[in-house]
Amino acid sequence: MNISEAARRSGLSAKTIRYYEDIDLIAPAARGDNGYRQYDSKAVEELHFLARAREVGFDLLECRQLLELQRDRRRQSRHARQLVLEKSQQLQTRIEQLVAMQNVLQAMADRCKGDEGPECAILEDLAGASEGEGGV
Amino acid sequence: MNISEAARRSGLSAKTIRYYEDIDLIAPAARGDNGYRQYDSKAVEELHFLARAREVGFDLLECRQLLELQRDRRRQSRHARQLVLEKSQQLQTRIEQLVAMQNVLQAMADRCKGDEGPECAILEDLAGASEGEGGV
DNA sequence: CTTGACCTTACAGCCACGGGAAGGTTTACA
DNA sequence: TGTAAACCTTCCCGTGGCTGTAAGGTCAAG
Repeated sequence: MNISEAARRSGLSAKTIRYYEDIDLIAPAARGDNGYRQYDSKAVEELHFLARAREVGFDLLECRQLLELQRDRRRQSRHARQLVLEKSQQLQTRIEQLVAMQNVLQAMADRCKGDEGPECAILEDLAGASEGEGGV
Repeated sequence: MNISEAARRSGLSAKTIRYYEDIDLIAPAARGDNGYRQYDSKAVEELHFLARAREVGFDLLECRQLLELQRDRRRQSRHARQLVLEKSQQLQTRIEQLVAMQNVLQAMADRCKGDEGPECAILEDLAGASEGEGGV
């Protein structure tokens, strides 16, 4: 099948598939007489694997490692598990950061009247408060 | 004061301050006889404002809008509030995405033995499951 | 025979900077 | 006075993970 069909089936874009080939994440695709890339179901499976790994937050370097494990018959599942737990921890950290940011935003919004006037707790907060300035 | 002192006081890096000037986010700094950028406390306040806005998740386009409001005496606080609420909503969406990803990772890790053997629920999940394949 | 949907490569751009080169200035100290 | 370190300047490249666009070749339908 051609690249757009492989894209449709794998969940990646054709652009992305070419890019993955470019950076040697996947092996160069076979080519037809016309020079078009050809994909079989095995290739599509690998692409789909990558799409899934990206969806759950792995970057391309980690995808490379996961793909190596996937290809290695003598792999040890603890390596995959390690990658997953590390990624989970990274997500946890990031989530906590975002929640903290959101809490600050909510606190700002709560204190701002949000009317037609210029007085604005949000802008005052952004201007002044870094810590210890505007306590209760 | 020179740029590194302004950086220290504002919480931005000198690089970032120059970059903000480059993209016209802030006005070009005054220059001393030697060509060095000079900052007064008013300029530092604006830099600090930007640092705070970035910390809570605003991108540079939004920072531009916030800065306009901050400079405008006839602003309406509802505009700032609107920006904050939109950003909060964006963070909420992103947080939910990350939590969903993390749940998937945790579910994978829970089902993987993580031992010396090659059998690995994680790699099977990444390879196969997209939806409806691996039910209860 | 043309139209449109594919495919190819190659290069630019996105965001928000950071790194580093190559050079000028200032400051501290021997 | 010399010099070394610590500043400062501009400039351009690299990051991640793509997407967009240009300029062309190919293929299937009518």
